[in-house]
Amino acid sequence: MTTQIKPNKKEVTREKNQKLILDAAEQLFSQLGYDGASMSMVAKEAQVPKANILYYFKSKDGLYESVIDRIIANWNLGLDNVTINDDPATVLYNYIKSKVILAVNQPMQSRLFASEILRGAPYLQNYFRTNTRPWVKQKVDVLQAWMDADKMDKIDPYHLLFTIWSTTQYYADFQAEVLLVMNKLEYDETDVAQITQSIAHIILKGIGLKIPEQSET
Amino acid sequence: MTTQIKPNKKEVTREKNQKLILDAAEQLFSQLGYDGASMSMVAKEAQVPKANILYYFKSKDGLYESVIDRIIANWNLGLDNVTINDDPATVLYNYIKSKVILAVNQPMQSRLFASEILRGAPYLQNYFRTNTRPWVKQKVDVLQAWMDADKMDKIDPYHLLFTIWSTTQYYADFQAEVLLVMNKLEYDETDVAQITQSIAHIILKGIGLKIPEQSET
DNA sequence: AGCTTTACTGACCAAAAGGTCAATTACTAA
DNA sequence: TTAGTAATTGACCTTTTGGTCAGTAAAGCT
Repeated sequence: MTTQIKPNKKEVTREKNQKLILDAAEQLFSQLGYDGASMSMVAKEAQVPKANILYYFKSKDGLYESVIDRIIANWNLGLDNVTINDDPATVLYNYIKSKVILAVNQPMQSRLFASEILRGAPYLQNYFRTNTRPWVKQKVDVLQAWMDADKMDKIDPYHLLFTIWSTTQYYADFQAEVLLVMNKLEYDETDVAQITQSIAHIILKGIGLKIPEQSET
Repeated sequence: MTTQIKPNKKEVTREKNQKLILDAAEQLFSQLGYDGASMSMVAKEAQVPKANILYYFKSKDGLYESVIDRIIANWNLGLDNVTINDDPATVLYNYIKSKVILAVNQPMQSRLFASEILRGAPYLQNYFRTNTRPWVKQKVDVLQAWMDADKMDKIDPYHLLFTIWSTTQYYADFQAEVLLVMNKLEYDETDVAQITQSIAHIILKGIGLKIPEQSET
């Protein structure tokens, strides 16, 4: 028999319920913001008594923090293991592409982060300091090395990163505006390619690179 | 004597008070969002009885709408009177520059719009449909004409506009993140030029243009 | 001056917010 | 089986919310 380490019904149901609650909370917080979503709404959405949520998460703040923590845990900043020897065009193209795919297909998390940052990032400050900042520092170094080796134009690498983030996340965070301006109801299958192409063209060419030959993924 | 058309004390004080209230509301809504800011906070900030706000603006919704209306009234979408005969590089460079200046110096309004769009733009839908959409259409036509005349690269003009909007607004809406990542407390005098330079370099070169010689404003 | 009308606001209200708690219902381990 | 512990939740609490309203003050008009 497979050595089960205590099936432990309690833990199982707790984790099941917590997931239910976190899913509902994630959706509501990203849709309505921290203040816009209420505990009773989350309770109703998760089909769980409100007191149960408080029992698991102590407070609304606690719930919100757990939602953010869970997102961060599954968060991939991308651009892993990039080194000076990699080809800038390929690396950046793939980064842009993956960010566009994320923005179009999973806008909720991006929007939750956006509304958090809009409010001054009270819960994300620590994350930015301990995770994003070192991550950025490292990428900036690689970008700088590429520039020093004349592989690409010399521009402020921070602003280059901000440019990539802003252009890609825009399609998640400002989806409502994009769709209204383009007179669409939702993104269609061709949009990801369209958006990736446009952004990659501008940014890559803009820093002196060529869009790499594609390349199925 | 100057022909005064009724100094009318009533109207004067009403307008003065309304301005007080709208200023306070604009600040609080942009800082805390619609749900995060309460009527009593606005009242306290504006140093006016809460009932007075309700008297002027009927409801919280009414106040919020008035705040948005006032912003829109003073809103300049920029790129006015652009024609096919203008020089794309100059026009776009100036547009980017003006948007960066706005983002760095007046981030509040940008953030209010951002949080409004994040929530699905309930109050801005109409504005987008009746104002932004036609505005965009017109600019898109000019951009397209420039492309057809081989004055710049052929890319989707909508996405080009989104790129300009996203990169510039980013410094207002995501100011907290930018500052945390760059380890700064606030933007300094050199930042506007830095940011403008970086964005303009990427975008203009990215669409086959050269940054125009500057040019004091 | 006095009368009318509009502007204002303190006191109040119902609803909803986040949160507590005592009582009940599971589980688990002996 | 059962005692002990942890999980669960309905009822309840306080505070705050957006909003009303009746009474008062202040113009405006003749």
